[in-house]
Amino acid sequence: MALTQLAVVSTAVDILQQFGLADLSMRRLAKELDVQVGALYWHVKNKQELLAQVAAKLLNTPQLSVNADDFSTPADTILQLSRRLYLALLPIQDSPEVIEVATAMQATELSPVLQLRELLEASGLSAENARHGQQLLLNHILGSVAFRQNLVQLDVDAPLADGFDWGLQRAVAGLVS
Amino acid sequence: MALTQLAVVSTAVDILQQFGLADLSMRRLAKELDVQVGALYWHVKNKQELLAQVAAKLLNTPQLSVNADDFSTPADTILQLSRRLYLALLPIQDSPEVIEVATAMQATELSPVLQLRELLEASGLSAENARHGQQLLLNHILGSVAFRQNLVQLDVDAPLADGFDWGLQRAVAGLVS
DNA sequence: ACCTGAACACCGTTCAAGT
DNA sequence: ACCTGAACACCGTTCAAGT
Repeated sequence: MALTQLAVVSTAVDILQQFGLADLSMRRLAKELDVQVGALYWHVKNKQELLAQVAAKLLNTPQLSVNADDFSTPADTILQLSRRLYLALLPIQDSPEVIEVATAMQATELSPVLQLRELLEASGLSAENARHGQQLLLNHILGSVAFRQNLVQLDVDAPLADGFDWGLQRAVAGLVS
Repeated sequence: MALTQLAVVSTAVDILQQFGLADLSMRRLAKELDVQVGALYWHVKNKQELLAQVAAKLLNTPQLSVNADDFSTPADTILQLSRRLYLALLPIQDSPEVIEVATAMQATELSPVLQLRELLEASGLSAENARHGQQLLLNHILGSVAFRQNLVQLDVDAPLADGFDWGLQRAVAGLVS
């Protein structure tokens, strides 16, 4: 396999899924690709940019989009998209950190996050308030995933009712009403 | 100054405030205290525990508590406490990460976070739902602080209306109503 | 009891030099 | 154009040995 940017990012995703962010080092990545560390820097600018591309690969998938026509109300569509995001990120170790790096750099577009804002605007919010609502929902999704993943790490047996969905419903109720 | 646990934690807080989490390494901390790295491990178990104590020192201050009697409604009291937390954490570089470590270990009690739950319960929520509401608000506070701090880092001039307060109001409205 | 010295096993990033 | 080899300046943690 030729060492391309795609190969670097894909292997990074693999390491993240299997071992978590702590094991996703440039050196470990190089080893996995049978290449010297410096070689990676020909294909990615630095680790931050790599993580942003990893985040994009995780989120920019058709699995993570909703069709507004499939739901009765805009609020329902927002709920469904939020739940899909939560459930998609939950099994990926340290995914919240990775997504935060990507949104912080705003170098890459994360389409489900964009869709969240569009749905809020479609439900009657101003462009500005839709942005703020997007922030509230994203904060809750990422924060809840991080909290849940920390519980697993501490061997606390995770209850099904982890409060994400209840909080989500109250937040959406507060946003569109 | 004798090397005590208090001295170690206090110096850690200083480094965090002045230079951020990236500079708060055990080695840097040892240098600041004119001591070898290994000496620190006599006073703190590891870096995680140190960060938890740093978080406690940051949050367990009388500045960050509210008197419910000072406000007309429970919702107002919750809003005020949330705003105080946000404003207190904002000037401290990378404070959300530090608080997250502390809450993840749940080794130390962070009193403003506890008070948030108490206020939610006082406003009529069940014990369980108060916990979930606490989670929603904490997610929004920490997420908004992290987002704002990332903007500063990228030299984007921060607008006064950063959306924290609007999102907070909608969340609280959704929670207690 | 408390600290030093030194090691172990790592990091991200850069860059001359090779092909 | 793409990669190697090697360096630079760091990490957290442990532990025999000193006082």
